[in-house]
Amino acid sequence: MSDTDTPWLDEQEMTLWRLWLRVQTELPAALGRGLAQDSELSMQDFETLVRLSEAPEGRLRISALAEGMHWERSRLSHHLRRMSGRGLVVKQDCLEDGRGSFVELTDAGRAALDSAAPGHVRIVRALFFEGLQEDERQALTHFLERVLGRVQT
Amino acid sequence: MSDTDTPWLDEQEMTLWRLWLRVQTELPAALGRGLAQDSELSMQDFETLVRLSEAPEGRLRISALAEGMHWERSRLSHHLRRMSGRGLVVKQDCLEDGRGSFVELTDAGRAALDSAAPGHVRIVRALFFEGLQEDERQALTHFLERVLGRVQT
DNA sequence: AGCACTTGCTTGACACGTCACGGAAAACCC
DNA sequence: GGGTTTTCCGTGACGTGTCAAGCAAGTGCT
Repeated sequence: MSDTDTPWLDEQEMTLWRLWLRVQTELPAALGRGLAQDSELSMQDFETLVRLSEAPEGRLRISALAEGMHWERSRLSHHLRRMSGRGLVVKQDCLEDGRGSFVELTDAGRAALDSAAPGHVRIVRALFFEGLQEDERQALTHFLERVLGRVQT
Repeated sequence: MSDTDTPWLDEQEMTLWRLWLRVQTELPAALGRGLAQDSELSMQDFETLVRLSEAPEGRLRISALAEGMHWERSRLSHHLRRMSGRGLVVKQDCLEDGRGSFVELTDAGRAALDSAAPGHVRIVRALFFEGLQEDERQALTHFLERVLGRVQT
């Protein structure tokens, strides 16, 4: 395909694209700051704790957790080591499969999640959902699904 | 404000929110892979080179570049050191202000940008803009502006 | 001139993510 | 059962981002 088939972005497209890139960096930063104010948790910690809290008995196989979060295993492994060091989770050997491990929410982990969740939801609502109309929500969902579908390798 | 004032996300909101988080991680990853295939450049390198190429004579004061990119100075400083090590840019002392420095695009930097740009635009179009209607573009722009306005501390 | 303050940029320490690799246990196949 | 392959997870090295601190040069006040 020659370059002439793909013209550079016009002014409006460029505006949207840079806006997207900007929101994509600033929103997580703002959420992270909000979360850090009342909880010692990062977005990644929070997401991990949410997934565990949704699981039966607050525990999951590491590979299942990694798949659910769409994380690489090594990333999760590093992260769990750090979270484990802070007492938010514990690792347990898996009896049925000698290779495998479980991660389980500790009481401290559940407490941290419970105390951080309301504030986090509040800020997500305030920054992202506030004023979002039903038709906008649908359109945005549709757009993101389209993009995600094309991104999947 | 009590917790009852901010209900947890309902099912549709949660779908949208997780979709947003997911696209926000996968799209940059896909763009990065595409860029790396034909250029040795990261998204950050690319963005930096674009900014410099748009400046008169391909050079900018470091603080001006940092402000334009909305980067912290230390981040840019680290990044320029690495890019400079790869020969993509060079730093020059500023004569009018002994504290200041200029960064300038090298021939290699401009060549890398020129060779990477068409493919990058193509993939941005293919993944993000493809099939985006005019009214969708406006709605999305409007939404992102709203979010960004609220994120600004 | 002298002194504090500000500005422009760098540096070092640390947290995080990716990649390539490794070991151990299970599964498969003959 | 023995050997190969696959799966589960951890580790080390490296690039990158943030934060706090620092240095050097300009600015302003007296």
